[in-house]
Amino acid sequence: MPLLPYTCPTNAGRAERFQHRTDMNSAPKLSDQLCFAAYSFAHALNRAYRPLLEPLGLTYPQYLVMLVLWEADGQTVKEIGSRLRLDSGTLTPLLKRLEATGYVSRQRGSRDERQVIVALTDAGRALSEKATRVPLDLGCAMGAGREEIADLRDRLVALRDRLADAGCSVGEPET
Amino acid sequence: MPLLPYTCPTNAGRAERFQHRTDMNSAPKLSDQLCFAAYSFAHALNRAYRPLLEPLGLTYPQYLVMLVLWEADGQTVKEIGSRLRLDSGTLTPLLKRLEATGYVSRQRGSRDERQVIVALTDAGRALSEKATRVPLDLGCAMGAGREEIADLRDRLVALRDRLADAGCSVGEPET
DNA sequence: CCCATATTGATTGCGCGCAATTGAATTTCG
DNA sequence: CGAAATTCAATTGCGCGCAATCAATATGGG
Repeated sequence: MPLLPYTCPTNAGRAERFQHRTDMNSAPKLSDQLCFAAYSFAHALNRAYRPLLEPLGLTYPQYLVMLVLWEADGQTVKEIGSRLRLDSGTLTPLLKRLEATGYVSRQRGSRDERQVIVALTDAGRALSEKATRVPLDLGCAMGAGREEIADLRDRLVALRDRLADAGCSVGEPET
Repeated sequence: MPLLPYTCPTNAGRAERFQHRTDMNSAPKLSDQLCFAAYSFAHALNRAYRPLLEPLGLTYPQYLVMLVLWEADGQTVKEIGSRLRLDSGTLTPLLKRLEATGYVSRQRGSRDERQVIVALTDAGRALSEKATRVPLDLGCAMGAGREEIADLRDRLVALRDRLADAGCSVGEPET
């Protein structure tokens, strides 16, 4: 039994439903692909954020970590990673850079010596004020209404979660 | 005069339209942000593509380059970059890896010695067959209908292009 | 209590992405 | 024609992302 209702046991047979090009016999076209749209949109966002975050001394991923900590101070690397869907291989050096900049502190937990508690410094807390303006400027730049943005966000999150759940079964032979 | 109708000369005054959180005085929330949704969706796509492309010996950005070449063989680095919105700093090493794998050839143009023509090898052309299946499997994994995917794609592309156009003016002082 | 197992974060290696610079070839214009 | 400006690809440096591996700590069963 498939893990998902969306899994296609007979890919060849039902492929037409997901065919986004006119010529069935040629390679898929770049412009037709949702994947490339998402890929290039994400990079465009990163480029748009860069000049806004640079005065704050943050990169975009660092800004995401700060968002997480502004919501709840004093989280473990694991907790931050599960919120952002990043692992320690990405977070450890990133957090060290945030520590070097002076926005967070890192110390081993006393109850469990395996985990590292990441906490905001005064400078890190204070940064929250300046950062408030950032997403507003971006909203302006995109020129999309509040409800359109919310709708798009919800669709993306839904697809992301379905992809993540399906991830382990996609491409595997259907036993 | 602003370059765009979407530029906000008085950010503070019109900010409410782009406020996606209930508490106006606290930092923006991660879960409210379209930006994080796009960011995490793009990474989820990359993770989903990886096991499908690995048997073909491609990474996702390399797959995008192959898509471009399958559409039109024999393009310059500049042309490929403008389609994918990548620069030579990213493409040059990537193309060298594709050349090492044996999917493309790179040679200086005879008419203009500055440019490098990237062409498919026989192996690169042949790969198109196997790659046809990849986006179909992904469509299955996402479990979204043809029209929903097309709609989402168009919205993302529209926002991306608006962001790219606005990029140069966002965050600048309004003289 | 002791050992097998699991969890947590750090480390290494590789491939992007992008800013900034360089060098060579070409175009523009005086 | 020839100098200056422009274009194109390559290079360098840095910061992610992620797979794979490792060491230290915690936990549960015998």
